[in-house]
Amino acid sequence: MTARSSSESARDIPEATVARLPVYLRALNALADDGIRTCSSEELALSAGVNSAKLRKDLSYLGSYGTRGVGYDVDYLRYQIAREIGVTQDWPVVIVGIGNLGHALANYSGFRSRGFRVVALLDADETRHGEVVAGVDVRAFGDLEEIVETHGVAIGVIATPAGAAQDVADRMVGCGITSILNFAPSVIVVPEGVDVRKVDLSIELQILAYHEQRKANVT
Amino acid sequence: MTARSSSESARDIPEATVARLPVYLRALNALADDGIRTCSSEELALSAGVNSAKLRKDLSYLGSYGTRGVGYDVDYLRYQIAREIGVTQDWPVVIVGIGNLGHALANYSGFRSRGFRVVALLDADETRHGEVVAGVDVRAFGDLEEIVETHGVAIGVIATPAGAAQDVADRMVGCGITSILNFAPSVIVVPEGVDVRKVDLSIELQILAYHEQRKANVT
DNA sequence: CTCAATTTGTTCTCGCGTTCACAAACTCCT
DNA sequence: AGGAGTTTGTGAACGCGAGAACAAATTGAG
Ligand SMILES: NC(=O)c1ccc[n+]([C@@H]2O[C@H](COP(=O)([O-])OP(=O)(O)OC[C@H]3O[C@@H](n4cnc5c(N)ncnc54)[C@H](O)[C@@H]3O)[C@@H](O)[C@H]2O)c1
Ligand SMILES: NC(=O)c1ccc[n+]([C@@H]2O[C@H](COP(=O)([O-])OP(=O)(O)OC[C@H]3O[C@@H](n4cnc5c(N)ncnc54)[C@H](O)[C@@H]3O)[C@@H](O)[C@H]2O)c1
Repeated sequence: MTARSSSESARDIPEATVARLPVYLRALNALADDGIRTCSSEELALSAGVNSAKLRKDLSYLGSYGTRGVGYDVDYLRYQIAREIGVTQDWPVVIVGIGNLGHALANYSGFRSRGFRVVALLDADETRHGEVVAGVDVRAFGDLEEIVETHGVAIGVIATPAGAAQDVADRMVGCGITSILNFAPSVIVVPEGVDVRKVDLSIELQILAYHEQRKANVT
Repeated sequence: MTARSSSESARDIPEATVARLPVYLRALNALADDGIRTCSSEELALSAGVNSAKLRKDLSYLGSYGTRGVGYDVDYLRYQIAREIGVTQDWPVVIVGIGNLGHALANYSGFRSRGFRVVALLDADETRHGEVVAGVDVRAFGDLEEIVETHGVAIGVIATPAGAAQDVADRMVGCGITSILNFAPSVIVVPEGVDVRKVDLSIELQILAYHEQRKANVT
C-alpha cells in the first residue's frame, strides 16, 4: 500500500527471505529450461525444497507478481527476482589466494552464468604470478588497489590461509570493497557498512557429525 | 539438574547452538596455540565473533564447565565441546565427483585435523580413475557400496554437477550413508533420518550482491 | 572472617521467522 | 452470466533464538 514516492521496491526484505530468493531463481531457471512457462506456488515450492506458504510470503515482499487462480509466469518472475537480487547487472569480483580452493573457484563456470565476473586473481606467492587460470592472469596481491579502482570492484573473495585472512580483508576494505566472501576458517573484523559472509566446510561437517553421533547414541 | 539415568548429555541442543559450537572450538584451539590456559566468556566470545551472553547460554547447554569468578579452562572446555560434537572420534568420509572442487576438497588438510578422514574419492569418469590425490586413489563410482561397508562410512560429500547430485545421493542413501554435504546447486531429496547440508557459493554471492545493490541505491 | 570484585548460569522479554488458514481474485465450464 | 474450482496474498498465532539483566558462586585482599 504505502507507495513510496516514485522509487519502487524500497521496503526491506527479511534476511531469511533474501537467502532463499537465489534458490527460487535457480528453481525457476530449471523450470524454464524444461520449457515450462507457468507454475503454481506449490510446484515452485516443491522444486525449491520449501513450504509453499513460505514461498508465497517470500514472493509477496517483492510485490504481487502472481495471478490468483493461475500461478506465476516463470519468465516474468525470474526477471523480477533477478532484478531484486541485483543479478541483472554484472558484478566484478576479485579472488585472493589462488591455491587449491582459489583454482577451483576461478574455474567455476557457475559464477559467470549468475552475473559475477572474475576480473582478477591475486596471490602473495610470486611463483604463482603469470599463471593463467580460466583465462585470467594470476597477479601480485599488491595490484589489488589498482584493479579494484579500474574495474569498480565491490565484492572480494578470500581463499587464503586463515592467518592471512584479516590482513587481506583490511586491504580490501581499505580500497573500497564493501562485500567479502570468506573461505578461511577465521573470524574477520570489518567496519560497519561492510558485509561479510563466511563459508566453512569443516563447520558443516562437524554439524553433520553431531547429528550422526546422536543417531548412533539413540540405538 | 534432572540427571537422566547414567547416560550423560542426552538433552537436545538447539540447532543454532550446534552450528556455533565448531566456531567456539576453533577459537579455543587458537587460544591454546597461544599458550592461554584460561579464558572468560568475554574473551572467548570476542575471538569467536559472538555476543558473550549468547556464548554462555550456548555453553550452558553442554553443562556447567566454567567457574564463576574465574572463567573456563581452555583445554577442558575444548575437550567437552569436541566430545559433544563428536569429533573426538574419527569420521570416515567419501567424496564423489573429483573435478575442480573435488580436488580442492581432497587436498584440504583442515579435514584431517578436525576429525574427518577421506577414505575414498569416487568419480564416474573412467579417465580419472587411478589418479592419486592427496594420497588417495580416485576410484569408480560403482565401488561406493563396497567402500561404505568396509570403512563404515556415514558421511558423504557430493561435488558432482547438479544433474548427477540426486542420483549420487540416492546411491549414498541406498548403501547406508545418513549424512550428506552437497556442493551441487540443486535440491536433493532424501528419506527422513538422513541429514543434508548444502553449500552454495553462488547463493552466498547473490546475497552479497543484494545488499551491495541496496547500498548503492540509498546513495 | 568479611567484603569487594569478578564472572558464570539462568530467567525474562522482545523480535523475527514459520506456518496455518482464509478471503480475494481469477479461470473455465455450462 | 453465474457458479464451481483454483490459487494467490496476507492476517494472525505460535515457537525459537537473541540479548539484557541479575542472582549465585568463586577469588583475593585486608
Ligand atoms: N581446499 C579446500 O577445499 C578448502 C575447504 C574449506 C576451506 N578452505 C580454506 O580456504 C583457504 C584456502 O585453502 P587452500 O586449500 O586453497 O590453501 P592453499 O594453501 O592451497 O592456498 C592458499 C593460497 O593463498 C596464498 N596466500 C597466502 N597468504 C596470502 C596473502 N597474504 N595474500 C595473498 N595470497 C596469500 C598462498 O600463496 C596460496 O596460494 C584456507 O583458509 C582453507 O582453510 C579450503
Ligand atoms: N568449482 C567450484 O569452485 C564450485 C563452486 C561452487 C559450486 N560448485 C559445484 O560443485 C560441483 C562440482 O564442481 P566442479 O567445478 O568440481 O565440476 P567439475 O565438472 O570439474 O567436476 C565434476 C566431476 O564430477 C564427475 N561426475 C559427473 N557425474 C558423476 C556421477 N554421476 N557420479 C560420480 N561422478 C560424477 C565428473 O566426472 C567430474 O569429474 C558442481 O555442481 C558445481 O556447480 C563448484
